[in-house]
Amino acid sequence: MKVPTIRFYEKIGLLEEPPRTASDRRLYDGAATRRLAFIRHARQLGFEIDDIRALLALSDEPDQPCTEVNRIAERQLAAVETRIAGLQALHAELTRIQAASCSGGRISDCRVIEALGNHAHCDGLHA
Amino acid sequence: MKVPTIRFYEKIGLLEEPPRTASDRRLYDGAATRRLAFIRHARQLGFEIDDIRALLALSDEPDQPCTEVNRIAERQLAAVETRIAGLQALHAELTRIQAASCSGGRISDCRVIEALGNHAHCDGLHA
DNA sequence: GCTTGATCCTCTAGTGGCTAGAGGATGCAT
DNA sequence: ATGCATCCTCTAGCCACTAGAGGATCAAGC
Repeated sequence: MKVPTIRFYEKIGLLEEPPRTASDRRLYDGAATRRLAFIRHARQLGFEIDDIRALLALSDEPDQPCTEVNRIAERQLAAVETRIAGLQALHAELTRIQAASCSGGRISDCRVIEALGNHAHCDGLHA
Repeated sequence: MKVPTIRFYEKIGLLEEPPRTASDRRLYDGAATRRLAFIRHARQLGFEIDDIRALLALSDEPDQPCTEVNRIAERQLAAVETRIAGLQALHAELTRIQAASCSGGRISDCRVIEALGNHAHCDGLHA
């Protein structure tokens, strides 16, 4: 995780401003480090900043039920599934286009260019 | 495809400025419309603007061989495959986290929050 | 002819999540 | 004492749009 990213999180209020040394350098204690690890992990899992903000706020209230936490995680799982499905449809069409590959031919006969221009072959992919 | 998007393509030089009516409205002929359809389709397939720019330039030179076209399409296919693989790893981990769902429990015992904070369980996913 | 509502026109600014770079100060090892 | 990595602040840039202001024009219905 790069330094400017941490600055960025601080700026948008995801991370508290840490105390400083005499020469103005930031000092992160164990809690701050854990919070940062939490954020990094959640980002790697594709959670949006706003979701992470909510999750952090929730994790600061240990006595609340974790209904909302589960809701956010479920939503994220569904979003990932949607994205995978979309990409797989994309993959299918790109493969179809590539299958008609015309290596060595001229562009005027190129099936790839033709397929990109002619939407008719895509059965409902982007309907 | 929204109007501002077309303006945007015009601004970045992906689309030529079309002729106008007396009252300054843009007039798109068949060729412009086909070009726009090409761009839209390529975007839906995830091609980046720069790739589309290259593809359009290539399609304007019908006598060139289509080696480069195939190269761009292959690169795009590989990129999609990489993204799918990444998302599937994500999906696996989110599912794992969700499996330990704790609906009704308190946040202090929440496995989701715990899993997000504790990276140790992820076997090499974000290594 | 007149109103109404949709569409178009130009323009600026904002989105998300960083990343890059300038220009300088500090810390740490040799 | 010197070199070099790292930190500091700040602005601006990335991608591919999207939103909205403030106005002009058009086509349809009455």
